[in-house]
Amino acid sequence: MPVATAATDPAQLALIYQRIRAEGGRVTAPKRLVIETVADETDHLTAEAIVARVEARAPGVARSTIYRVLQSLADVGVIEHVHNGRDPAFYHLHELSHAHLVCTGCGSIVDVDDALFDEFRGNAERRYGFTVDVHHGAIFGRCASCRAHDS
Amino acid sequence: MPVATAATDPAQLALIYQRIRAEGGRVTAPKRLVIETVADETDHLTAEAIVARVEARAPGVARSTIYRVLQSLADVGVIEHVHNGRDPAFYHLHELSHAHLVCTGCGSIVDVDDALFDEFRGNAERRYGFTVDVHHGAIFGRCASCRAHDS
DNA sequence: ATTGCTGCAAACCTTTTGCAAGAAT
DNA sequence: ATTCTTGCAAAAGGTTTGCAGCAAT
Repeated sequence: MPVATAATDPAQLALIYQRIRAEGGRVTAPKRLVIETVADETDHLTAEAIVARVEARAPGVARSTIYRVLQSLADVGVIEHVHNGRDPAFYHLHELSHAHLVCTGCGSIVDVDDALFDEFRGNAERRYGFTVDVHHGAIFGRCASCRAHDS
Repeated sequence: MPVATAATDPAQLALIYQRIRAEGGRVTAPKRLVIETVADETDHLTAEAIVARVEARAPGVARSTIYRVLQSLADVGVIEHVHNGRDPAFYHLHELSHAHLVCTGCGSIVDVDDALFDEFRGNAERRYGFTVDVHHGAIFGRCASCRAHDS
């Protein structure tokens, strides 16, 4: 089922629009469409998937416009994109940010709790002065199911 | 200075060639060139950088050949590629495998010790049945220097 | 009235692929 | 003699860009 997100709430949308305007941006039809799409659907949407869903909602928005909207929304901090390295990046609302484990076997994605990284992040900070952002890139590995099918 | 690797040792190269043949592959000039390039240079070489270095060593190798060589060497386990999500993937010898922290500010790469991930990997295994491969994808964050320059 | 945003089309960049000739085993 | 590989050229896939007109503020 599509996850019901707080962002589908009109009040939340209004907040997002405010944030865009506060940064000097304008609230346009394509931006509304992209935001609604990303807020409504379960996450892990690629740019291409967003293009398709926006096209379904309101035909005529240029593909390049969606890429630009995606970029400008990311600049403003409304959405985030996650690189998984094997497929194109996927996007989700900033408020739904979380880390991802991506299976190199089947491509399945496991959403994980940030607490899992606490010690690791502390170590990286201490030993390398590096502040890790576990949301920005996917973590790779093999899921239980794929491992079971390994010879 | 270029890191002196065990793989620049002729004996190591011979072992690598053996491994290729053992898998039914053939040891060709382009493969030698790529292997030597990846073994000699400091790591974090992108495919493009490898193309350039191979061209410098011995002009005439097709770009597509290098991509194919890179893939076949990865299949055989001689080299590995790491996705960093923002730039193209980079390659290094399998024996030099390690995890990477990539700064989203300046793109600098910190090579990190696997021990850093021990607890995290244990958690992922236990809670999600997911075997994490920390070498396959880079971990993002901000380095100390970039953080210092943040407002 | 500004000037940010859009659509269109073309460009880009990295990587992949088809194919016939060439080379490693 | 096999059949794995190569070079060339073209294609593909995802994303970016130039530009002139349009629209949000």
